Amino acid sequence: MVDLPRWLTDDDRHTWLAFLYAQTLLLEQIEQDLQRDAGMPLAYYQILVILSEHPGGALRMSELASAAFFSRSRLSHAIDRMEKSGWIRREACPSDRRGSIAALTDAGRRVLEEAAPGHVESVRRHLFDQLSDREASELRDVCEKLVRYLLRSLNVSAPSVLPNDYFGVQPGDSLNDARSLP
Amino acid sequence: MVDLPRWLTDDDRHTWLAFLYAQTLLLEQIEQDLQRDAGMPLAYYQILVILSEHPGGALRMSELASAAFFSRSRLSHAIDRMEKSGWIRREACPSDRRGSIAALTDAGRRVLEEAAPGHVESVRRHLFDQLSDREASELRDVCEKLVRYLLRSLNVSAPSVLPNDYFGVQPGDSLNDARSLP
DNA sequence: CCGATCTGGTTGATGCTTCAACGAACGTCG
DNA sequence: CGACGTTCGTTGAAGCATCAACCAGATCGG
Repeated sequence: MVDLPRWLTDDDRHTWLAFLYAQTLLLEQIEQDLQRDAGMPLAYYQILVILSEHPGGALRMSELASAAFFSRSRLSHAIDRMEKSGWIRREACPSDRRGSIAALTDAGRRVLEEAAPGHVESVRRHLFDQLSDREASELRDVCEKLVRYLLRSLNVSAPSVLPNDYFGVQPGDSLNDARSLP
Repeated sequence: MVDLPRWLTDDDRHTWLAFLYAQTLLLEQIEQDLQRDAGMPLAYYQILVILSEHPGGALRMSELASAAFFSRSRLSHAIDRMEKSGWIRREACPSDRRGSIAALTDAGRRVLEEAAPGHVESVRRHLFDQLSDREASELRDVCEKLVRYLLRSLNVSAPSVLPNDYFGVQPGDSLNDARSLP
């Protein structure tokens, strides 16, 4: 006995394609801008941001990985390259001899400060300039709902460092305002 | 004289992060399901879908590239690998001796038919089961608006094969209903 | 017809990600 | 203590994407 596949409705199919294409094209555009202006992919920018927002500009590898939604392996390779660029320095962890700490260097902080204005401008132009306030807020609500679900479904354990407070379980939670580099 | 950078408002920053994380986590989840169940990345699945929806299951490389939002180079490499898997066959183009045509093989069609039900189920579970009808339709509207803008901004020329009719310039355009594999 | 230019597609090098495997340090429990 | 399972981080290989260079065929202007 065979389960007949249940296709999507036309509406849902169009929604899915619209999401897929919007996501593809928007990220492509923003990545291109960032690559051209700052010579780094968005993922690396995010690493720099997370470190810069953390007191001391340093974080255990595994905390950094979960804050950025990176696998340990991906992070390890990425930090390799950023270390070669001089943006990050690895330090030993005093409390756990297995551990390793990624610390922002002065060069890393500088490169982030130089990249940030252009990147913010790019996000504004390609995303927020195209949407009304109402649309932006609808987009936010939908995305936050998805993130809450996906964090439960995918990981089981939510990251403990950064976006923890953004997408807390209880819908009424107060939001974190880490107000530094975007 | 220095332009002070104009940061995003807190609202916009949260919206951007929500979008970024939702997109990352959702795609990661769906890609994982597809990779596990069908042994292919989402991008390759999309290629197979586009071909299967085209009469004859064949398309010029450059049309295929623009329909899938691939660069020529990316497509060429991808078709290399799919040809090795036996899913696609390259044919000469009769009308233009430079040209090359990618044609779905029987094995390619079979692998797509086997992959589709699981993939559709994955999209349904991770996306539509999490949203109300109202939320899905808000998401669609926002994404279609972004796609229309991005097609204009990025490419200048919209793809001529598939999603042409989905995201036409005039908001009132009739939507294409290529009703086959999702 | 001929040279200049443009388009379609491929290629190779390089960059980033994933996957599987691993060693070293930690924690626990007999 | 000592064996066991677990966590931390790294590594190498393989998969996929991007970038720049390139050739062959088409196209256009004299």
